[in-house]
Amino acid sequence: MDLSAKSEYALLALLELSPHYASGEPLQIRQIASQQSIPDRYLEQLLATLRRAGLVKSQRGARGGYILARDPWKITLYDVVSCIEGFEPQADPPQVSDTPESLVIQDVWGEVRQSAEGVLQRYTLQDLVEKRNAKQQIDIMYYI
Amino acid sequence: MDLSAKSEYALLALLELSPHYASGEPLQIRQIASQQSIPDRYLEQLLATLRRAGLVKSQRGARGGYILARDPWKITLYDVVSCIEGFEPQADPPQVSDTPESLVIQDVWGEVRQSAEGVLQRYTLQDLVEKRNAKQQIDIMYYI
DNA sequence: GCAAACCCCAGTGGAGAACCGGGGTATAAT
DNA sequence: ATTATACCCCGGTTCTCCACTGGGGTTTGC
Repeated sequence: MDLSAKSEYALLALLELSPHYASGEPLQIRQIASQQSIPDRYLEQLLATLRRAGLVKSQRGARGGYILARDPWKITLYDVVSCIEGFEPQADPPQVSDTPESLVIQDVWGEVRQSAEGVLQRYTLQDLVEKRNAKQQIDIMYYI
Repeated sequence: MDLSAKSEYALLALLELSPHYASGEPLQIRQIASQQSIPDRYLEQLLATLRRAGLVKSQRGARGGYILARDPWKITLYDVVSCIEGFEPQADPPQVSDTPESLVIQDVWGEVRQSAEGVLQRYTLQDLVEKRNAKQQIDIMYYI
C-alpha cells in the first residue's frame, strides 16, 4: 500500500508544470528534474508515458519542453496514477484461481480498490497546487 | 494496488478456520494448505505470524493444529492484512523528502490509505463466510 | 550547421516476494 | 517410555520487478 516512486515523480513533475500552463511556456526535463531531485533520464521515460496518455504535450527541438495538455483542474490524480501504474483494462489473467473463497476475497479487494480510486478521482492537480500554497502560507505565518 | 499472495493466503487460511471455531477442534496446516492449494511450508510461516499477532492459537504435538483466537466476527480483514503486511507502527523513516510538494502528495496518499483501510475494517471473517455461503446458494439456484 | 532539447530501446543492480529445507521441541496416543 | 505427529525457528534460494542508466537517434530554434 505504498505510493511508488514512479507515481510520485510523475505527480511532482505535473505539479511543476501546473503553474506554467497559463503562460504556455514549456518546461524542460532537466529543470523539473533538478527542481524536484528526480533522476532526469528516468523522468524522461515517465513524461513519455504521460505524453502517450495525452496528459502532457511536448515541444521538440531547442527551447522545447513539456506543458500540460489541459487545465490543471481537469487532470485528476487518478488520471496520473492509473496511466503511470498501467492498471486500466488489463483482464488478461482471467482466473487467478476460482475457489469460492478466492472469489469472495477478490470481490472485497475490488471494493478496496474502488474506495482508493475514488479518493484519487476527487483530487485534481489544481487542488494539490492550492494545498501547497496554503501550506506555505501557514509556514510564513509561523515564521512571523 | 494488488493484494499480495501472502495476505490472500492468510485470509484463505483464516476462512478455513472460521467454521471450526465453534467446535474448538484444531485444523492442521496440511489440511488447510491442500484445501486451498497453498504451499504448506509457506503457510506455516504465515500462521506463525498470525499467532504472534494473537489472531490464532496453536496446539502443539500430535493431533495439534490451529484455531481462531476469537470469534470470526471479532476479526476484521484489517487485523489480518495489517499484521501480515506489517504496516503498523513504523514511523522510522521520518523524512523521505520534505519539499512542500512531497508533503502535499503524502497527505493525499494518507487519505487514500485511510479510505482503503476503512473498507478492510468494515469487513470481518464472519462477513466473508456469509458472502461465500450466499454465493454458493446462488450457484445452486442456477443449477436447478 | 550545430547545439539543445526530446525520442526510443535496451540493459543492469539491488531489494523484496514467494518458497524450500534442515533440524529442533512439545504432546497425544500407545 | 516410546513414537508418531504436529508445530517451531531460522536460514537459504530463486525469480521478478522497480528504479535507474546508457547509447544511440531525430526534430527544431538560432
